[in-house]
Amino acid sequence: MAKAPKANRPEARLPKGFRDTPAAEVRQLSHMLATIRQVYESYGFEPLETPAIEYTEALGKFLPDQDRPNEGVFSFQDEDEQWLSLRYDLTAPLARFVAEGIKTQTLPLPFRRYAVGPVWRNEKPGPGRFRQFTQFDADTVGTDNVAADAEICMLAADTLEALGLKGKYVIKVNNRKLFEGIRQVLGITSDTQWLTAMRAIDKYDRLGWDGVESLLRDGRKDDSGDFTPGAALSEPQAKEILAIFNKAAITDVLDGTNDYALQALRESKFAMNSLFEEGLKELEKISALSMAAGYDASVIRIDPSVVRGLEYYTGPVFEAELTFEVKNEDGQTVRFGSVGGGGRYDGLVERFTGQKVPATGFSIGVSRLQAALAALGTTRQEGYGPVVVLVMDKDRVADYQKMVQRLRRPDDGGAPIRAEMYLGTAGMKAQMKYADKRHAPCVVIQGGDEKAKGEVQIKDLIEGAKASETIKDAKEWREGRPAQVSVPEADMVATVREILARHKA
RNA sequence: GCCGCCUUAGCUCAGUUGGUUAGAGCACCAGAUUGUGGAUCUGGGGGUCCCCCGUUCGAGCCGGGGAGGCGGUACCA
Repeated sequence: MAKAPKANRPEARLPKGFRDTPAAEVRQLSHMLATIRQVYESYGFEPLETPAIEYTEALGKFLPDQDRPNEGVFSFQDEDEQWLSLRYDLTAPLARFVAEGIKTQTLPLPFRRYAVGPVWRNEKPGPGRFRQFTQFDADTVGTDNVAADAEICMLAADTLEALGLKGKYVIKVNNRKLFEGIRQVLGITSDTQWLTAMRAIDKYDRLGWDGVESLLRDGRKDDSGDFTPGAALSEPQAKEILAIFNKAAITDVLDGTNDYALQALRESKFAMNSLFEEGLKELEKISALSMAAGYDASVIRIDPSVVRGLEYYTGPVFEAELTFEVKNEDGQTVRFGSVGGGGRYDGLVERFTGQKVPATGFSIGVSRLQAALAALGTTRQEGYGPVVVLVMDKDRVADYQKMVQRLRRPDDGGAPIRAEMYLGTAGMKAQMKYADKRHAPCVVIQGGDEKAKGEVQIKDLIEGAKASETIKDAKEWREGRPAQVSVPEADMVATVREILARHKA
């Protein structure tokens, strides 16, 4: 093969923000997805798959223009010059699907579906943030019943429990209507001012109330020296906002109820406002429903500091937050924070149909959750590789292939054993190294001597590794052949099975 | 997007005031060892010193620009 001139060779590399997933992680992931799916199914949600690509206008983002065709979403033009985009979440395609179903009158409402798959965002990747990641969503479309929202919260809680996170998470619940009520009472007319104020509140977790206050007022300079402009609210406005959140968003009240937070909201001056009151009633209902179903406030908690998608949600909003911390390999404390979220969005389908179609749902950030589970050590250890049958005599490949098949399909009807014949061309020592790297539990060896006796040698690599810790002399482990047995050919499968059983637990 | 730090072998890193052929440890490959992974010894393969331009007799080192990575911050459907 002619070598390409060195300068012309492409560099083997991945675009930034994308990654490959090795075997162990793929296995963990599919196990995790199966667990989530089971919970979603148990709530009666039905699976739905939609394509990765939609018309850009159907996704409800801006149309890309000549200057910035790919801001935020990956987009390109079809042959007919229509703009297409990779989906950036699973909710926008759902809205499109539902709108079509309503148009053709083929969709029974309420419609409840779950969906899982990769989504893409064309933005700067960061720690734990990629340009392709997986979401797992469940949504109920076509009802404004608060019970649907309460159930979404329970679903989120059950899912995290099923993943082994009992006591390590909380589903925080708030209501966008509270914010709208507060805004009306305070008489804030400027949208940008109000958006800035809400973003400030959202940063409470990280900055504390002092940080939030400076962002509500003049702005704040962070540690990197960057200045974040504030919302420029008046001092009384800022104080009133802080007062209510300060009081109601106390998250360490551990009496198991939401009474304190709800009472603080009820007693605030904003309770006079009809929107605020409506939001409060919905929160009370969600709290009552989840308490009645056995989820106390340590699991599903009313927390007025939750903000989330600003121009998107119209009622209750949810956030699934992990509450534990973990030290990374550098000894730094890592907090995973939010691993999912959702809420009520009554306006999404309306874009297509012109009629209001209320909907509520929840989305899990699968990759982030997986990283958290891995850090917790909750995930299963990586298993052993296949049994490797060595090729001692190249003329007898057919015999070795037969041995592998006997392991894969035992004629005693026992469970299949993962096995492979060495497919390279190297000598025995290299084959042993190969088996070691594959994490093979054992190897099967049959050279001329064994063949003559009708036997096979089976070497337990895991036992052998243990033995090597005490054996220091090369000759000793070589000649002593630790963890190696010679058995009649007929006993090969049974002997391998014994070794696998020994290392099972 | 903005701010800061970083980039030398597969990995972790040395590399003097600018000076010959750029090093170490680990990893990898091979041999010592009729047919045995993990010990020891010996040998070996690996480099666009991130890229480009400039200064200089001479640049891994100095200057300018760019890219990539990391951290923070902003945005986040």
